[in-house]
Amino acid sequence: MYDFRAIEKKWQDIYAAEEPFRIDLEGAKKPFYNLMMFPYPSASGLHIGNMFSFIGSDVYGRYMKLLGYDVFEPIGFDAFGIHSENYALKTGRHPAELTPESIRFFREEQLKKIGAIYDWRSEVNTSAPEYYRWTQWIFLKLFEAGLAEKRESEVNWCPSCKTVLADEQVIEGQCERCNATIVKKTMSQWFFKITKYADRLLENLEKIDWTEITKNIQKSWIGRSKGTTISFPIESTDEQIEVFTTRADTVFGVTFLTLAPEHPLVERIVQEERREAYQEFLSQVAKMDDATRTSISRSKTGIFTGAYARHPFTNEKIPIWVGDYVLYAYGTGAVMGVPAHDERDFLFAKKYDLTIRKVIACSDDQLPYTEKGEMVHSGEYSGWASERFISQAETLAPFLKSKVQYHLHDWCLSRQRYWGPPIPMLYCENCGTVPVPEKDLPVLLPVTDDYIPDGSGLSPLARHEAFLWATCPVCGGKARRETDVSDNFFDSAWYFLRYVSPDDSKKAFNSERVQKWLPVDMYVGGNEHANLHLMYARFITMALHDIGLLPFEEPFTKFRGHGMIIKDGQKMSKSKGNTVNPNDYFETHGVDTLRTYLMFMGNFLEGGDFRESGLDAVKRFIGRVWDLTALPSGPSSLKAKIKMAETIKRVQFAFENIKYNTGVAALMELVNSLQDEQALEPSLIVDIARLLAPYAPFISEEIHAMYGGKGTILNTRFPTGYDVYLEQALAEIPVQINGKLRGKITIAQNATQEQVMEKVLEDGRLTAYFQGREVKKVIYLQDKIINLILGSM
RNA sequence: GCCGAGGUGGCGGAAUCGGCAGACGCAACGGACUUAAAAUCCGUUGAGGCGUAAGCCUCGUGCGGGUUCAAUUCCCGCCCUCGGCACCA
Repeated sequence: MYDFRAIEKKWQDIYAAEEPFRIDLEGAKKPFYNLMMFPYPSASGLHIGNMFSFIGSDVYGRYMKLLGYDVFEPIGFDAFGIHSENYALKTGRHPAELTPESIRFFREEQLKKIGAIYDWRSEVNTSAPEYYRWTQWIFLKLFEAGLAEKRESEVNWCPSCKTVLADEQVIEGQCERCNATIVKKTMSQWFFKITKYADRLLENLEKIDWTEITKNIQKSWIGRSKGTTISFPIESTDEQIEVFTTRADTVFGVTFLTLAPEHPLVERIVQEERREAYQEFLSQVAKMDDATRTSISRSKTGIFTGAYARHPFTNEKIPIWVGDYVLYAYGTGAVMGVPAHDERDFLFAKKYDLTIRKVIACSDDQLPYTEKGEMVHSGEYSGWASERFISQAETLAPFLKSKVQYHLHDWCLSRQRYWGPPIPMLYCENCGTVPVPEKDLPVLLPVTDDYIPDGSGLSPLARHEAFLWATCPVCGGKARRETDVSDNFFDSAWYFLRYVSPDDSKKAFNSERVQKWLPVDMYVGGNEHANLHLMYARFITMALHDIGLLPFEEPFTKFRGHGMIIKDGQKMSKSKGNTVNPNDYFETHGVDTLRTYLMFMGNFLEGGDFRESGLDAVKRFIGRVWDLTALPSGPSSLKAKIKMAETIKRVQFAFENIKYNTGVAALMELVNSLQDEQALEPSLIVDIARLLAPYAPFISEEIHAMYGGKGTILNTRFPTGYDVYLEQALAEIPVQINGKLRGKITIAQNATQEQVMEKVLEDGRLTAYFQGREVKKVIYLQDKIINLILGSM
């Protein structure tokens, strides 16, 4: 009986004492950087989803180590941010006190026990001044490069977290962390200009080996849309209204223009007799929250300004309206109304009785007709195809200009919270906005009990007099500090750079080591971060590259987004009470069993269904592996060696393609087929342990040591040399008659069609099928299949 | 609405380049061991049908067509589920 408790403890202790996975960051010969998304420490511990992710990543790292790579597998803690702070607020304990406790539990009671090949010397903690000093430094670098800017704009405010959030952190109008409904506020905030990189962020996706799903999520978030801007002169002023459209071909169908209610132009053009109605309309719109305003089903309302524009092609008078369905933040904040060929414009025109003019050929009952087609009633362009007009638009008239529009917005970085790195900026009465000099970093987060956010729009740090006032480094006068802290996602946007130089007090990261180890060779994590962490990390890397601090622009050469795990067919949640605590299983089933089961449960990239009955099955499997060591030592049968050769291929395929479940299945098959062996060579048993080592570290180490192996099994090599037995295997060839499987023959490999046919003809059951019929055609694939096509009766 | 991924036994899931569908595991059933149970081990297990039996036949990968000697895999048209985006002009 395999005593997993004793043996796992033994190897956990050896890993802790001997640190066999420490990496020589300077001297490693075959560097391989294997990264996993580091966790947010919270007092509840790592949940099973984190474990699933980390183990899936570690399996890959262990496999690469068996292939002889110097695998650098660091781990750390994303310890700043709303996640940790909200937990602290809920429990009434100070985050500075709670966070180290959580980290200790994660590290000592969880991560050190799972047999992962972490190099603990590289641990980072984003809330440590030694780390966030460099987060602030990177902010300054971006500021110098003109990529950080404080500006007033409409931002997302979470009334429950009492802070602003970035667009990416608002999910369907709700806060990503607490699900509270977001409201729009106009505030002055720090932004990173990620939109300057929109095109490169999009184009580079073609060059990186990432899961398609992840790339697709980023693509649609960036939301590149090519179109045209068209200028309409406003009557009796010298101002213009510029609209953005992807359908310039419908320009002759414009019968009105609509401006967003917030558009500053409205104020200037609204006619006196309409002003009161406009004010009334504006206050109606202001009352709506964003979710209501942008709800697709809501009926569109608007109001006429009393002003007119001139159609740039026809000089026709066009009424200017204000409509709540036009968003100020997208495009130019103004649209041309083409009711015949746009769903919304059509509804709007019907409601307010505006002219509908057909300019794309279609029948009247098809309106609104939104397909492209042949242009009609379009002056000299009548008869043109939509595509032709759109692609040539810019060359047709001076008031048409090509424009590319993005969904991606600049990254709002400010947070009116306590638990984060203070943004290192000063406001001096004489000199204005001044960056904190590098030598004064870090701007320390003050230790205070007065840290609860008040919803005033200012961080709690604004209440902290000792923090607030500083000396202006330019004029020596009095300066006020920026009191907002930066977004948690900024901390994690560069942590993979810090891992290679965790103790460097002179630099954020060491260039030689960056050169040697980065970009990351393999990154594993959840797709929920596709638009958040993964997008931000790409942006920061690109920016640092342009500043000249990094030699590459993409941080993660290969990324695999894993699936979600559910429990007994249902989503796990605290409210349902069906969460899984991984530590429970360390005791009842063992780490090896838990790891192997998590990988066996389903396709790692698609997720899986956690069931205790499956865990029991894997425990039995681990027991059967152990029982192999009880067999007498002696020559293995040819059958066993052939099976071993096949298994090695299948297991290797599974690792390479992240189909871990099929690798476990292949090993189970192997162990099942060895059950009736009389004896096995020790080398074969150790080779089985090598195949198993990425999944189940401890039993593998123990078997390796039992047969005299020194050090960790991962320093030996992935099994080879069994292919010779494969050649001796017989081929089993399915025999089809008229495409239907009718039997099988067994024959030496590489047999000719004649040899196979000879065997077929010896088999009375097969020949019975073609009594009295000629074999018209034979399709034979060597060692694969034979198909006999018979003539008719 | 648009974009993407997927749909395979009672269940989780396999099938690498168009070539034996259902590997591996769960559950279920039958058996061995046991005073009994648990644990463990062995066997059966897609559906329907034929046969005393060895065995055999038909159907079967969301639905409907097609290409092919051969389709879970390729093509066309639908349905459904999940993920992303969404009054985006």
